[in-house]
Amino acid sequence: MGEARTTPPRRRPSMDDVARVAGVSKGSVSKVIRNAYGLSPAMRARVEAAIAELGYRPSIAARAMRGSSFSIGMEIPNLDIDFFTQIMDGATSRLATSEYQLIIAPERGGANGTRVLESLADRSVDGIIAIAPQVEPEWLEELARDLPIVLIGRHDHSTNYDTLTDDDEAGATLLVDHLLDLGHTRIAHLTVGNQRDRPDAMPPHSLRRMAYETTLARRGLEPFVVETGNRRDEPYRTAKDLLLTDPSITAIFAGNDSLAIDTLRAIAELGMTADDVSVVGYDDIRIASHPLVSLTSVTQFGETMGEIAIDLLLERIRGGRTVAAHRQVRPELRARSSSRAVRAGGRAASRVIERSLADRA
Amino acid sequence: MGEARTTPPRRRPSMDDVARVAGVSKGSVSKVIRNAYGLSPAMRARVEAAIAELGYRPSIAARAMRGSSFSIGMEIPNLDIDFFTQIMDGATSRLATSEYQLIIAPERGGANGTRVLESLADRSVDGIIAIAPQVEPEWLEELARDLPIVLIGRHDHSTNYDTLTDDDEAGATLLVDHLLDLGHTRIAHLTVGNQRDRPDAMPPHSLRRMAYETTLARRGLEPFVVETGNRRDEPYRTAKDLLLTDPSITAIFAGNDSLAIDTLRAIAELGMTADDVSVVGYDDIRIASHPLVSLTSVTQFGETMGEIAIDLLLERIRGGRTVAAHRQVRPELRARSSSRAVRAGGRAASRVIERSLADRA
DNA sequence: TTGAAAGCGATACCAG
DNA sequence: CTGGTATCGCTTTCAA
Repeated sequence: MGEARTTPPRRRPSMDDVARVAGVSKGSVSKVIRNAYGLSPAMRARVEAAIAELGYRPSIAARAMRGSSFSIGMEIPNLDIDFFTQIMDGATSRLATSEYQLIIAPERGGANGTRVLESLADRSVDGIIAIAPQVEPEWLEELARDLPIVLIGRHDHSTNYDTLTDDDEAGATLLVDHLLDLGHTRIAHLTVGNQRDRPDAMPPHSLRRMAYETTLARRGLEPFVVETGNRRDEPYRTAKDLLLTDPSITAIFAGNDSLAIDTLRAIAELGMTADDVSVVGYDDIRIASHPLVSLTSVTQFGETMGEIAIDLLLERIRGGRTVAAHRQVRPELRARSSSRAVRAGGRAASRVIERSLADRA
Repeated sequence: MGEARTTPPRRRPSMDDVARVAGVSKGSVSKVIRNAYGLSPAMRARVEAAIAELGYRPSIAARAMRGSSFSIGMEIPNLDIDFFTQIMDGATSRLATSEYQLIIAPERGGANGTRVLESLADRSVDGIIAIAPQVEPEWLEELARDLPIVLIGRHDHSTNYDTLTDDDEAGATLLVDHLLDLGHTRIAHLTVGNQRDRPDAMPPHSLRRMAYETTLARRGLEPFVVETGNRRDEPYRTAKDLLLTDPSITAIFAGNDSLAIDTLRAIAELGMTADDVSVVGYDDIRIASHPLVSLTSVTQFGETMGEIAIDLLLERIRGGRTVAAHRQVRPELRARSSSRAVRAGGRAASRVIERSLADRA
């Protein structure tokens, strides 16, 4: 006795159901949910009542076929870099009050930015935010002919897509000047070596590197650039090697905070401190301001960037803007205790280093 | 002279176009892209040639209306907590080789987990990963009747959705025992106070707290629980107050690493170190192992959890599993230098504290 | 202002 | 194994 079967499979109510219950046409229901012009208050009331009664929610998939998908794609190089998730955070917080949602597509240090962006386009997203994707400007220009795109980081001179950057040269100059002011003369630059990046795409790290070289040259100092890869602990190893190889270096300008954090790890593990080697980074990620880390950096306001990117997209999607916008954020120095005045006697802790060198043999 | 107009608007090729070019029916094209049974090699070859020729890519929106949307929804409490983005990282890396993509829906410390999950369902996602959402078990049970769901964190006894947890009691016990072994007897517990959580939903922080109380009680020690909110610097303030209020406390068990990091900030800013107050956290976020932080924690393998969650989902989506799975990860202690043997004379740095107290007046 | 009907681009069933 | 056709749930003309 009793009902052994499970409840019958319920179907989500469709627009047809709403129309039937309200005794109106599908078209009118559509107008109501889109808040479109040309319908009487009475009609709106009836429809809204039916919607409430049925608990109707429109299918985004169906809407996407004709109109908007209410989703925005975000290409992101990597999810374990705090700066990137900060941008994501800003973007989602800006979307929180809208019907839009974010589809994330990590590039995974990987080959094909093209493929990633295409897969977003396949989902008929209403717009794309791309954080320094590995794609040709021409290709992006083409894609942007029928899809709003905001490129974050690269300083492309695009005509179809928007760009959002910070003034990387200014930022890097702030940092190098800061180190020079502290009396450093042997300043190394740790950066990512990426053969895939075309020089004319003006990726951030190239600009920072150029500014570094220029600023040093202006004071007649020799640049010392070290490139590293982006596999898990490659930056750490490179930093360690750098420190062991050249004891004359008293300061390291890391191309971003992630590299800087790894550099600080190397320094700490060699038994050194900021008194021995100063470190500055770029991005001002969240942990940088923690007293135990206290990393000098330059902020480009990651979360704000995420918000601006959304705003730029919505201007095109809702506002109908068609001319490309190129927004630039002014970076600000955040001087902290990872950078200190150069010490008279040079580096200490040479015992540690020698021990370390012995270990390697 | 010359063409002033822009190139004509190109339409994405549709399945009809492919069928036409290949000289076959739409249905056959569909079979090819779905890798379905029952078509000759010759047919496949023709179709694939046409696909390549046209650069055809199926529309996900259209596919979503009949079959699969190839997207997975991820409800996440907050994007600025490293542990959560670690899970996300694991999930996306598992999806990297598939056609699936992640749609993220942050709950934003917010009211309505229900609304967030519904908005994912509206997008006809093929499955949902929900990280400790603020929803009633019954409601989730209902939603899970026609949508694969993996709940991370909460230890619900569900019949329709899967759960993925770590053994929070075991983890917390590891930590408290660790502190006891170091000789601490005045151990406070800093946790989040969330009225919205129903006790029978067994959220992680409740279990950790219970284990903390039990373990102390077993040694005849008094528990000391402090609750804090999740607004920006609330945890930091609470930790500072705690330190200033009760100088007898020599160790703090923070309910997660985010709270622990904030506690370390408070400690550092009060001029104290791990010699004065030991701190342990939970989750083992990435920065915890950095030598400058060196936070003792318990790992529940965040990235792995993200991967497992995807696997569970795919088992249901592709494999057709229908019975609920309840997977539990065994947590492991990561003892580091933020926790140290209790000092004979109790806390030092009392001068600093007194100064701080004076400042507050 | 409202309703009817034609698509959007795929999937799935049913003949042949 | 292949082709034709109904269908998914919505948007968008076009008449009335």
